[in-house]
Amino acid sequence: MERKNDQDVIRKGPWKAEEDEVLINHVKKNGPRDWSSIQSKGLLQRTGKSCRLRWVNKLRPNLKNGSKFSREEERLVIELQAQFGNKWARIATYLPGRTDNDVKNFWSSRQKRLARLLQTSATASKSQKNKRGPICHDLSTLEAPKFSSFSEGESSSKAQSCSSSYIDNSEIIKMVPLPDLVKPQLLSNCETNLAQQEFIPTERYPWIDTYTHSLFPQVLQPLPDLSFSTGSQELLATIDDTNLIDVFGPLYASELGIGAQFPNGQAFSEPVGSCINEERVKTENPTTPESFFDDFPADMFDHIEPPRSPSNF
DNA sequence: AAAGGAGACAACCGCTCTTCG
DNA sequence: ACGAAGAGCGGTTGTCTCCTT
Repeated sequence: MERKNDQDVIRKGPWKAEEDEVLINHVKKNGPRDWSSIQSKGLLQRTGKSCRLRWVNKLRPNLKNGSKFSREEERLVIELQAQFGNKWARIATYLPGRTDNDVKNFWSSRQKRLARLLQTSATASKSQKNKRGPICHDLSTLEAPKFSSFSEGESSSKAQSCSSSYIDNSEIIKMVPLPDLVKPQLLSNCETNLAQQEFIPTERYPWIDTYTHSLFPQVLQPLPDLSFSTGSQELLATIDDTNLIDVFGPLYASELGIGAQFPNGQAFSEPVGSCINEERVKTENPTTPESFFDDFPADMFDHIEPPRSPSNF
């Protein structure tokens, strides 16, 4: 083998500050383009591809490097992912200062947590079946309802793109797209308001979150005000099955209706399972398409035991 | 204090799309 | 119209840090 000289060796791995400096200077002179010329001119022993990635993900101005996703950003990603699928670059355009890589990483982490939760819950339900009954009946067969908004030929790929790559193949668990749920006006809202980092007013679209969380159809809508009341905190402290809270943290706990409040300020203290009552959903949330529940197996909720009331904890 | 697990992040790889000669 | 090169995108992997046991 002929040994290449050092000039030809392509560097990989973490970037040094000097390399960043060279890259920044290149962009100052030429703009964010001609990436491959950086290598061909011998400025850096990096591929043009690598240079572009470095610029886009780390060096570009106005990036929110190092800061965690805010709750609003999280919810926006969740909703946009449901609408667009795994189009991270597109989703990132709705999140100022965030890159497609950021969004992708955030989503991956979230999927891992979800997968873990489902696994934990399934395990717990098996081991505790004889004690208190299942937490969620046979999670391995829990499949999201089908939506018809994807055009023919598009649905399969979209459905695939919405599924988690982190979930074991043996489990039929699909992330549910948010097809017609994010209405055009919603997205135009986003586009016009993002400059001010304004978030979608969920009270105007109460059905959004219901669908966003349709992976857990028994879960109530997440709530704008996610702070816990004193009573709720006490309640959380006494819950003996803390898997959900442990895994998902306060945000997800609140999404699960624990210690949360309705937008109108009404405290949520009803059993989680009660929200899956079809009639109730129809009457209390008339904007929810009935077909959502129609697509579930008729006996899907038969085995879900209503949670104990707080007084029984 | 040490080990292991989980989360966050950075970067690479392969594929597709776009542009240009 | 076609092919090559550049650019963009999504999936995946590796590494580091923090937390829990």
